[in-house]
Amino acid sequence: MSGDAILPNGSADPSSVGGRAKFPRSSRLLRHADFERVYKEGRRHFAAHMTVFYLRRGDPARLRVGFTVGRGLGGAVERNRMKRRLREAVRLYGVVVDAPVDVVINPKKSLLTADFADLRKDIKRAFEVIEKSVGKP
RNA sequence: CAGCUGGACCGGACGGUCGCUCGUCGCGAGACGGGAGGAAAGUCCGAACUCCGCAGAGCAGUGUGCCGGAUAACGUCCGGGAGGCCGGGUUCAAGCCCGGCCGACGGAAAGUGCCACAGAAAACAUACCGCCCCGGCCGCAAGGCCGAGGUAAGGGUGAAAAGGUGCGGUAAGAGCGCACCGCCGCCGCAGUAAUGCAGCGGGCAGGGCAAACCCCACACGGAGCAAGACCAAAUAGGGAGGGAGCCUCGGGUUCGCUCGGGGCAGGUGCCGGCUCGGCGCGUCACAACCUCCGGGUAGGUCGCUUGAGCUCCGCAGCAAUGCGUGGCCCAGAGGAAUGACCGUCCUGCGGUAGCAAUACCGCAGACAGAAUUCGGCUUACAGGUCCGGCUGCCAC
RNA sequence: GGCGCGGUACCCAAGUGGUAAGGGAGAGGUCUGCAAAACCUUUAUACGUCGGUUCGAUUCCGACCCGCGCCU
Repeated sequence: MSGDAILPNGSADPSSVGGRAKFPRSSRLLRHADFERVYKEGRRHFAAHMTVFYLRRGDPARLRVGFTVGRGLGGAVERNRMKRRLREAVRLYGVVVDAPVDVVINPKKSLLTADFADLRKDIKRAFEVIEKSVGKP
């Protein structure tokens, strides 16, 4: 447990520089075709509670993140919870990667019961890896 | 008070910081407000709505099936009645009475089919063992054997074998006779009806299965919001027109045109500001190319949430429910919002301290997530509240 | 979200209101120097779960559970 995880009364995390971390719809990956392209042409990064696919894109210089939670991972309640926890973790990390990258995160079943701080560390590490491998082509 | 059981309901509360989504306001930054369930689930029924189909009727098919009511409708709900199970009381017994629970329950004297095994016999009933009588033979006798009959009480088989109980009766028996119960027919009374009750007559017709085919009555067109409507890129393809002249003679004509002969003109696309030039095509026809039109994919918009709506009170009704007045607006996403973290409290369990009330610490708080919308059914569900029934214990 | 199919042994798979085929695999044997192939013999185990109808249900009816497909 590093000290920078969560402060007692829920104030902003150091990693989310600049105050309020948001995660609007424009930063989300929503189109079926986009998902397909990332799966087909993208690279992969494996973490404890998830698998991350990512692909450098052309023109619009924005990071976009999408989530896929399949039927095998549980009922609607559990799948919704996984998606919400992931979204919250990505939001709190802050969408600071500047490269035009599409990212798709596939959770594993352990994500449901994992500690939220661990989850945030997984996300942080994954985005660092992405930045390193894609940031300077 | 405890256990079992039937029904109704709640299913954590309040607050803080950050975020998501919809609405309203605002030029904008943003502000304010709304934001999962009783099952949102399974998709098992019924509707609304939309498109397609359709003269009418019938057949086929599917579903429903005691009676009455409720409802937009239903396979749902409410009330009632046959029937079944359990407990208690009563009777010699069958049975009857009381209470509780269950309750897919039309027709088997319209027809067809199926009832394995066992059993003598399983559906125009039969007679294996047995019981009884008569005749003959044997035997001192008890009785035995053979033959002709009577019988459906008893045994045995089976899920099921020509009503049940009791008394009488008989050679033995049998509705053979009687009483009660059951059954069939007729009639009466009560009830809207299912049905119940009473009377009279008949000793008694008759197996089961229709969640087998079927018959009868009633209902039903098919698909589903990924329905459907509108806008509409790129690419490919479709249609129409231009490209694709003028004059004259003759023939045909539905008077729009068309066919044939002769003469004249030299066109058009791209490159380019224009000319020259180059390249391609064309000169009577399926050209290149240009313009327009329609279908339609990706994508977008609508459908999309005010509705057989919720609720207070009053009235009608046993009830389901209906009527009236007033009040309320209560999620609308679309790779799919309703979340993350924290604090205080609540409930349960465990531990520590304490005689105890209690205090502190730790853990836990179910089933489950709207997807066009309603009415039901079914299934899942920690814990808790209220009302009723039965049993046991204690107190009065 | 809506609609439609199917669950029979370890696997494939027929079937019907009373007894559940068959094949492969497995086991044992023959053959062989040893195996494979071939041939012979063979055991045990199964009707997804729970109710209902029926004397009797894998079969008929209903409700659940699981798997698959189509519409985009």
